[in-house]
Amino acid sequence: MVRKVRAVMLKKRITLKDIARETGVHVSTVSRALDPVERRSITPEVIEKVHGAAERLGYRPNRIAAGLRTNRTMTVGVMIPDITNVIFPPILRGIESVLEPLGYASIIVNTDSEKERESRLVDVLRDRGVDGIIHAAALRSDPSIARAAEDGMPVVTLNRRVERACIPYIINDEEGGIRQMLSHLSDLGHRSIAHIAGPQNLSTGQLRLAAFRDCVTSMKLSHNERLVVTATRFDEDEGMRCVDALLSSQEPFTAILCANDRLALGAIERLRGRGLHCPTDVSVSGFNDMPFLNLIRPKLTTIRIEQHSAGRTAATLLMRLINSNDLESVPIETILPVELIVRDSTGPAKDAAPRPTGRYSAARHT
Amino acid sequence: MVRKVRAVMLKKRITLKDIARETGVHVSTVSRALDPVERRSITPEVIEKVHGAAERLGYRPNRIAAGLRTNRTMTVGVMIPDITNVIFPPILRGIESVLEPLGYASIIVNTDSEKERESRLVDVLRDRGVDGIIHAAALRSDPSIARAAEDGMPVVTLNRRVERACIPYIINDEEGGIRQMLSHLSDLGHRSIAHIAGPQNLSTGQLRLAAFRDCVTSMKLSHNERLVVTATRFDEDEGMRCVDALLSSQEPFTAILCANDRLALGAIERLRGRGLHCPTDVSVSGFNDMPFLNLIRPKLTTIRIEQHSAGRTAATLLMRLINSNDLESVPIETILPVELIVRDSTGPAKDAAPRPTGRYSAARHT
DNA sequence: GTCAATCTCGCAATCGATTGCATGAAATTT
DNA sequence: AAATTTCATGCAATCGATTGCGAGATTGAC
Repeated sequence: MVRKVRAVMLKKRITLKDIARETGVHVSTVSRALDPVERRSITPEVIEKVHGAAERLGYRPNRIAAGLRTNRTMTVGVMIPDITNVIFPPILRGIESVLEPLGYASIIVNTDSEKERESRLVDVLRDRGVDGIIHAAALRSDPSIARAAEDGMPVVTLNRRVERACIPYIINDEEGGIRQMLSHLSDLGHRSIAHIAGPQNLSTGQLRLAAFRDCVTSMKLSHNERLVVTATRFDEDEGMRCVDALLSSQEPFTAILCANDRLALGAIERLRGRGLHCPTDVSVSGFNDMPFLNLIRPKLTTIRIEQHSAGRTAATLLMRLINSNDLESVPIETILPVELIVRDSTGPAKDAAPRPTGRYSAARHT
Repeated sequence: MVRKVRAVMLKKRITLKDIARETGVHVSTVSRALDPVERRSITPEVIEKVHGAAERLGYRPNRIAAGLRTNRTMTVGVMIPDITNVIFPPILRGIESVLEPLGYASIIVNTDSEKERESRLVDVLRDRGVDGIIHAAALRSDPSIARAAEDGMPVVTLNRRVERACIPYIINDEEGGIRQMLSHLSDLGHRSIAHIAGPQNLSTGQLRLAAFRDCVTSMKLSHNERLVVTATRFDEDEGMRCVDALLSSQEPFTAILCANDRLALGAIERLRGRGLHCPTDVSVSGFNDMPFLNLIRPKLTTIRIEQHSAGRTAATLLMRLINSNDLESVPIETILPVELIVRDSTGPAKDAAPRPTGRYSAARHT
């Protein structure tokens, strides 16, 4: 059955003018009486009268009009690659948790990690007069956001830093995470550790790979570039493909450190398909600690990133940029701590040599 | 290390007035020359000149100012319970896929299914002058959104319908989904089927329970109210608790139809903890087909809801409400089809009912 | 009791774009 | 050629709130 909607007349909006007429004072007085700051210079009884009338008439301030005059919309733009990626919703809730109490709303846009889409969206946000932008889209090179910042738009970036630009950035301690994971694996006796790296056009992919290389050498693990394969996307399919590549390279390894959880899940799945059990045959680790990981077997050992607090931090910094009279106080760099979460996907190296200088463990595959 | 941000002067914005000065025509002419509709009544050479100047100066229209005059912000509000719930991001992308090409942006708010928060957020959206609201927050009774609709605000609801209000709603074919699942289970030989129902203050929870009761009787399965337990939240913990309740009731059953996937996942987990294997001992089914289900063992048999297209549909209807001159054409009710996805968590009914403790031997119901 | 300082509030401009109406010129008709 | 229509553009009001400035009114000081 299909019923119809009837047309409805929009109810007239109550404005300052209505309150002014009602109370007999001028609209500017009404405006001041309603403004918690300007209120100081208004007689208590006028304030009383105005508030009474406002209440009675159901006055709601028109933010659009105020925004036109003050050039502030109380709106911020939030750019992310893709909201369906589970790591972003907690970030958004974190952002919201500081913005909403302050009366700010956010406009969220998905860039899909496409360069031109991203720069078009920056313009969309600017056209809408957002007071600032939180940029969590992971594309590394990005002229449009830098230009916006140069033009005076308050901007902070999350998980990424724009080179040569003076834009505050919040990043997670990627390197620390990689190091913790490597020493965890090392403690379990692993010496030949493979890495499934993330896309290199994303900063997380790049940072984690660089950290992997650094730590492997500084920890005196066997460093073999053939144990590094790079995924083109952060997803399970790529995790599978990279495992195939690792196995067919014939290089022996006893563990795979993956650049994120989804790669790790794909890797484990494919290992299983090839008759290799995790963690008995190969240990696999992830990164991010995304939701639902506790439901997937084996439970993944990973690095937890506090997405919610990253969002909070980004929003807090942006507020300081927007409202603070001394911008000098806003730190350019903020590094958030990460945490090693040991679960079931990592275990003792199967053929680990008793001494680090021993021979490599034998390959079990093929 | 902590470097500092330097203060930056906001670059002056180019306005219609600047273009008018540059081209020597009046600002109203500039406005018309730039408006694709009004453009008809302007000389081609003036249009040329104006567009040239606009291009050269880098003019970007001020939507705030336009919005004040036209009373349209090209913004819609989207209300959801919680963005971290994986079913909502696809809905949002669906909405965005319709809205963005039309020049609309959306403000997303999370209600956390709290009544007063929800009604406060309706006000927030109205204050911001959104042109319409898509309401996907599942609280069943809700005066504030109905009031907004009465005041002339275009509103559509998703996954829920506001009683007694003339608000177009989009729902999924919950009953059809339940029926499909029940006949699937019935085909597998199950006759005693338990139901873990969702929270009854959410419409999905309520609708699915009602459908379960209807279908069970109409399909002549054994109807036993003691095989129905109600969860207080849609999560794994509640799924576990409900399984405990079912098992301790001593009622025999061979399958559990759960009101959503998370309840099902919790149920399977707890069954396993009690020594019952899914699907060998008990079949379990979910609802929603949320992401990552393919990574969790056993792969869950469920009902797929097309979240993305639900979002698209909602947005399309809202656009019709906002822009159509005859609102009569907007259907009040839209029911979207669902699809049975058979995977590994359902199998042939075992002759014996589950016996967690082995203390009783259950007869099979007919 | 006069003058200055202070306080409260109104006036009017302003933010930038839109739009009904008016005007003068060009095009068309008679 | 005069009259009328059409057309392109300018004028000015408007949306609703904010805010610098100034006018009265009130208070206080000497």
